[in-house]
Amino acid sequence: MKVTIRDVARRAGVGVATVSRVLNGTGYVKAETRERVLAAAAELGYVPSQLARGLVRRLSGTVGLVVPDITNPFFPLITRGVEDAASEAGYTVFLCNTDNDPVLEAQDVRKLREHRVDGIIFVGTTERRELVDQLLADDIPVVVMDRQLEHADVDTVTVDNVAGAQAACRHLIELGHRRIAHAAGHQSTRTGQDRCQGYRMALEEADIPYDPACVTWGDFTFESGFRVGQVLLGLSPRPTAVFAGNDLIALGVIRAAEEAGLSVPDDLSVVGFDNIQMAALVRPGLTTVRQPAREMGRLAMTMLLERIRGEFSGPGRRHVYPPELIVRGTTRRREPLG
Amino acid sequence: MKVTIRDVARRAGVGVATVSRVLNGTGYVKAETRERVLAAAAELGYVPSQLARGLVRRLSGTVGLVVPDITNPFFPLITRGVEDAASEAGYTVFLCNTDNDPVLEAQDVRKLREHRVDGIIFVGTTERRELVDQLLADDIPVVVMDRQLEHADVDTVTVDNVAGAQAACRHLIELGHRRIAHAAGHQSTRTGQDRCQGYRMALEEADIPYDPACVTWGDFTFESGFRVGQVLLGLSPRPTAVFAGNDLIALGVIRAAEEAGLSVPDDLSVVGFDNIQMAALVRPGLTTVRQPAREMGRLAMTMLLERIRGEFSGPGRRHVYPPELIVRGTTRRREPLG
DNA sequence: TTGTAAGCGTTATCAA
DNA sequence: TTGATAACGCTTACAA
Repeated sequence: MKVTIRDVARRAGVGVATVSRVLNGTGYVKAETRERVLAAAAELGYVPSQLARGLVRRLSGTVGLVVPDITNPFFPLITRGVEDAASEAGYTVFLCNTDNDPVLEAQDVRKLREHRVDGIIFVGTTERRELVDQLLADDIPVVVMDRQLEHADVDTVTVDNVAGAQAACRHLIELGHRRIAHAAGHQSTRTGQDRCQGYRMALEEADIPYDPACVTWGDFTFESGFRVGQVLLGLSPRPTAVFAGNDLIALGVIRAAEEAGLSVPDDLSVVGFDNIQMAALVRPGLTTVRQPAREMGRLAMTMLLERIRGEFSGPGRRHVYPPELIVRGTTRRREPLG
Repeated sequence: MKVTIRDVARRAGVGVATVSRVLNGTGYVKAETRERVLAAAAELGYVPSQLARGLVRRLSGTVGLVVPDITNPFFPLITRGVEDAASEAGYTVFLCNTDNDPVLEAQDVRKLREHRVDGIIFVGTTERRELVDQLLADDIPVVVMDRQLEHADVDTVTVDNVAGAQAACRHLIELGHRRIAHAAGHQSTRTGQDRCQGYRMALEEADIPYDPACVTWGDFTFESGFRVGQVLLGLSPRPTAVFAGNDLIALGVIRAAEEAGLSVPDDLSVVGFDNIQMAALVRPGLTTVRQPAREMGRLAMTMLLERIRGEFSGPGRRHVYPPELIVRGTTRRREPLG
């Protein structure tokens, strides 16, 4: 790690500026000189320093990706999409886990700023305006995913949660279910709220009266789904179907049903949201609403790059993907009352 | 992003060196001056540049984490462990996905070097000596996980794959199984080989003759497990138990069994390896061998830091974790032949 | 076409 | 205790 541009220049018998030019493809360089420089660089095993480069160019070639917890199966896919687009563009990504803790999040952002990231993608994380405002004030573009930050100047990429929830519930209704519960995720998140709203809209559409007892919430985890499931299944009359705030919750509800001696889908239909890998591998397969996570990650990174490069500088763009209902084995027609 | 140490110095009415001292806690500074500097920095919203700092200190405060595919459920846990230890130490981590492609891997490493990472953790990725040798030659410490790179100067953290496989197969044998197949992962990886060896050792121990037909391999995916499962179940006599190279393979084998009209565990017992989250959520729960992935990630990062800081500089350390058999629902006593 | 030199923002050495 | 000032490795006018 000791060979610098100066070494290359000396070896090639040229000035450092020339080396810089050929390595960056900027300005005119005689073909022969170019060859000589390239050869010298190769022989010396020269690896240019992005630290030095970033210092003068004021661009580090890095971006930050902030997620609550990479261990939650929904985030790796998004991460991968971001990574894909980033590496194609020659960018490298810093990964940060916040555990949804505002303090940790602030620390992470601070670190990212110290490293002079060219932009930050927040996914499924707290919607704190101040943090984002500061970033924007310093010309660090921000893209938000899986959360609806109502900020004039940040791009967001999300899925239409209302429509997705609605599609899920309509599916249940078409199967003859009328007593449909909602095992919701965090109601403090826009995502959680929207999915709840889609649920209510679908019921209303079908003239099914809304029963507040049928909606219980926790967070977006299996454990929470299990607990909420127990509550919901204790209702009387017992719901014949549950729309869950996400797949992990759905799996928890299913577990609660099993432990209560209920069969899914015979006694209870369940629909999730996200379509994580597990949804397809579990038996019976989980009926769910798919969001194209990897593609969404890729788009987020692409939009961020446009901002970084100044190719786009208008007001915040909202890209919302259409969700897609995937019917598998956890939903079935409601048997006429026996 | 424009306020520099000079601005802070001016504002506090001191020289830049003093600001640097208080910010880094190096050297003597009068308490009063310190306060003034801190205040100035806060008022200005000063964020020191790690690029500039790294340039002079020759330490970037970053490390690279190279995994095949973060989308594979085994890696997020390790990643999280690495992250945990990294952020505690004030380090930030670059994440790279190689898809096990040597070309991509080389590119990723190149990028990491350009960013002057202070060290790199490779997990479950190709065992290419040259790459590592170059890194080491330039004093960039390396830790390897989930692969056994027989390199004198790199630390490795792994689980005892032989012992784990052995424990899994012993469990099967104790349950009365004699015809046990192995749905192996990549045999080009040390991990795959070791698990196969543990399998053979367990058989030998129990005086069960080794039948090459009972061992088939592919890669470490669900799809591969499914295909391999089909092959294994076509054998005659049909195996009554399968030890899979990892959990994803195990799930694939189970799927193949189901499609063949076989019940797990009634007709076929299956054991996996890794204990990914899915193993506990699937029904019946997957019997498997646990490796403490998050903890392993944390240790890897800790060891890397020791090297970076020069707290340790001896020959490569090999830390191998003891595996732990977790018995769930996919294994059961072999019924006496009917 | 190519080289010289002035930064980029910090740290660290050396005087004061 | 503190302040100049010389690196750190690279890009980019500005000259030649």
